[in-house]
Amino acid sequence: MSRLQTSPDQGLPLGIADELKRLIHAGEIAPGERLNEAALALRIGTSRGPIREAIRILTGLGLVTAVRNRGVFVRQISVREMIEIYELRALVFGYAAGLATENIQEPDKQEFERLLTGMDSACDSGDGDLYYALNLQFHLLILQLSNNQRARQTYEDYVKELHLFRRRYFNAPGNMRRSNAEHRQIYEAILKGNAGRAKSLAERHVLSGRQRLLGSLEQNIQAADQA
Amino acid sequence: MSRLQTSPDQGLPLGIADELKRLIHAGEIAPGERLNEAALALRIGTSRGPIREAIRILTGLGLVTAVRNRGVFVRQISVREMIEIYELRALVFGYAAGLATENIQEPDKQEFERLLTGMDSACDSGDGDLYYALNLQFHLLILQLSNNQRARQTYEDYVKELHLFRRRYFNAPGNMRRSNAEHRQIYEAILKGNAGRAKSLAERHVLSGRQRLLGSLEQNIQAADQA
DNA sequence: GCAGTGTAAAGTGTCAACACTTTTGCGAGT
DNA sequence: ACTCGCAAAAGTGTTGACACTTTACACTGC
Repeated sequence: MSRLQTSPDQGLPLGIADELKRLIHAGEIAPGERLNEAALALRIGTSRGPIREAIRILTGLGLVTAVRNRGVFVRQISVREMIEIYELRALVFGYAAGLATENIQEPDKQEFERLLTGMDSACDSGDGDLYYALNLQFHLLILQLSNNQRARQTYEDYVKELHLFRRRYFNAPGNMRRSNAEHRQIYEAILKGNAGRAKSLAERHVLSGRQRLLGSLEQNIQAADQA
Repeated sequence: MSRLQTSPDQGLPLGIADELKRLIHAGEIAPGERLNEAALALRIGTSRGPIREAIRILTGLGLVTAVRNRGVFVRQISVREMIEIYELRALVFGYAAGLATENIQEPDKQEFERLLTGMDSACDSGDGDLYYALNLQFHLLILQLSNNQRARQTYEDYVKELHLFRRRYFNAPGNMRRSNAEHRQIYEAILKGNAGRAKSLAERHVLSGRQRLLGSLEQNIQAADQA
């Protein structure tokens, strides 16, 4: 009865943990919500043992917090934490952009062009989801070019973790355009081999994203106050 | 029979996980070694269930790697991984040192002085363990002054993770002196409020540490080849 | 003596039952 | 009507048993 097609077979708990991660990052289990062992066991089609082990993996990952005799809850991220994580994310992204100037090859340039024009057209058509996907690829490409696997993993973790903050943060079209303009600047600095400029532009790009998020957050709060 | 005094009671698996972490970081369980569930259960005085859950927490933390039907093994870190982690550690330390220029207060200055003179006398007496302890405090104080809790946590994790590389990396007295000279320079840059200089000195300090480690590593390899 | 094979031991994977804690909700007393 | 307390229900914590896989080892045949 198991619906675990992910991760062929590295062990049941590992597979369940992946499934739970997916559910959490997809927002099907909301931050603050409790994970019910029996219900999950029934849903996955196993007993509670493997479920508990999978949940422990998530606690190790910091995705959930456990409270004795009361269960585990999907982690909620405070504004302060969000700010701090963005700070580190900017740092890593800047680091990677600096190194990308040394490691970029011809095929990478074509990929950059493809992503940038793709994001432009996503702006035109107002397709936020597409923009988001391409934006992520753009960032990961730069991380890839850092030649530091660990940095890449860390960056991905930060992105996923920030998802826990507010799932849908609305991408206003204006924000998307400004964001992509910054992308172009970063790419050009990388092309020119200007590591210092690429680094500082990349850092500022992430911090600008944080500001945009904080801005839309404030708007939401005001809207909520009016209602 | 339980000898778990750590973490009063946040749940048995959590306590066991802490104990296992201690054992691993203290080197009592060597990298590459397998964790035997039954043996651990006997040792801690519980059944295998909680042990398994504790082990899953460690897999989530990345401290051990699980192989289906064969058990979990304490993670081994390759030279490449070590290099990559040092890179990120340097980044975070530099970031913190830059911010420390803004956040340092009078009591912190006294603490810095205490640590620096302490490390000097540790050099004189050739007390590597003492130097190591004070050195860690010095670094953590700077991380504290970054006012970024997450950065502090990340840095601590890096340090612990690097322990998995080679447990005893010998602190030659010469290395200790050079290292502490760098500490002084960093502190002085922080005192003067020169954020840029503090940042780059801090980054270079960590990377120098990496070079010192790589150097002593090479010596060990040569020594091993001779034998 | 050596390679290959089969079997026993060791160890992990899973499960169902039971113990304990927290929460919920009903009912009695004021 | 409101509060306090008790009891049932829901849920987590732990355990021992059993199934399956891997590993170690002795035995057989060459």
